[in-house]
Amino acid sequence: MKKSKKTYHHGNLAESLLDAVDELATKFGLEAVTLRACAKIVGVSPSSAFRHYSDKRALLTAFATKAIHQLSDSMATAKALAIKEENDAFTAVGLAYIEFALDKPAFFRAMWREETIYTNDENYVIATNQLSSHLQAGFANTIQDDDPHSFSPQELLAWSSVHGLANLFVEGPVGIGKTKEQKMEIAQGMIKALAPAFD
Amino acid sequence: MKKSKKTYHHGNLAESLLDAVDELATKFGLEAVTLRACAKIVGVSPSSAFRHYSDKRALLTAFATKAIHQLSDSMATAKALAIKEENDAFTAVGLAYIEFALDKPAFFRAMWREETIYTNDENYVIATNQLSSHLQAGFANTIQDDDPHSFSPQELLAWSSVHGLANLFVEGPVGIGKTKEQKMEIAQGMIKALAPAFD
DNA sequence: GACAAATGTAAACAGTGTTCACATAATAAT
DNA sequence: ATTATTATGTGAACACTGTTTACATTTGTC
Repeated sequence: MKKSKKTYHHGNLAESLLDAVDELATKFGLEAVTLRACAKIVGVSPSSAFRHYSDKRALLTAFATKAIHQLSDSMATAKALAIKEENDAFTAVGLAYIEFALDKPAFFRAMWREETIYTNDENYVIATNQLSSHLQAGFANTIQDDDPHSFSPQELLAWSSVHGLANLFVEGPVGIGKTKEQKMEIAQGMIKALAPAFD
Repeated sequence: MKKSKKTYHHGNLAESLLDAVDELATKFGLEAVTLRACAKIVGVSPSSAFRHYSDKRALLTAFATKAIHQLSDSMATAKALAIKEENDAFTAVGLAYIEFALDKPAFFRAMWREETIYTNDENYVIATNQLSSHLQAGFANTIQDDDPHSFSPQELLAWSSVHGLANLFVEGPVGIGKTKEQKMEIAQGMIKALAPAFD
């Protein structure tokens, strides 16, 4: 994985910097992610980062985009599994959403940061659209090719509640001192309570 | 409000610094809040802030606490009004929650920042407990004096959905380009869709 | 009035994002 | 093969950040 040969040109600095963000965010939290620390991890001078990202914000945007894709993938496989086992698709997708937040809190935080991300970035927008469509796809009777920004009240309720609980777990006061398993049970309870709204 | 007399001792620096945070957060966003900028606004040297707050984080914690109390107040008055007019209390409280986030996005963001706040701070904890009990109080049949950390699935669903939509509005991709009124209509739709879950 | 406690200050420190002139390597053109 | 061109990495600097420390000033107490 690591290019140990010390070539002057790194090869794929852009990717490696993202890995460094990953490492720092995972180990020490999002606020510990610093351009200089990333450069040091990669073994490169601080200024070189600017050849690949115009900004720290651009780097974080790329990282957030990657994180959203990871979340999308988790949801997609959760949905596929649920369908195969004939379980409720939305429950599976929702739980995957929340589980991702619990497993990778720094990643989840990084995704939703208006002020530290370029929310107009093309790839970021694409990623969020894809994510929301995965959530809508939890509903069997959803028309797929609509405007991705239009949600039915029910679809928005689904996303909001799952997103809200994930946030309350990660940034808020809910579930403090509880294990991951307990939190997932709480999540399951909430989603179950949501069912009557989808009939 | 302002002490124009240039006394060596400011009088109530702690409060004034909070006002400065307010001003900067409102005008330029949370990330623009800097200790030195706050000190400059108040007309005091940067180091003086440390006589009243051990940390920047402590200052932000105090600010978050204040913001939560503001939100609590909004919710309380919204509930009182709804009861007087015989409207649904939860709808009123939920809409107040979301409206606060839309009106004061920087405040709302500041409340939920695990990494920039001392979430164990006594006053902060008290404030969040009070806030959650206000949300629970949206339900007529809620036992008041319980452990504040225990929610019924329905109560948690209520908080999560409202909190989630507020977050998606403020930090996420929902409602981009829409007016506040349109967003509030969307919120109303979501809350209405939630009703079947509360029977 | 003397003394102690509280509060504000100036100067310094390490660390941050960012820029810019420069160095080096990879690639294209001749 | 030897250039010229472009891409990529560097070192030194800049202004700015949070924070500490020794010191200054004010306020309150005996």
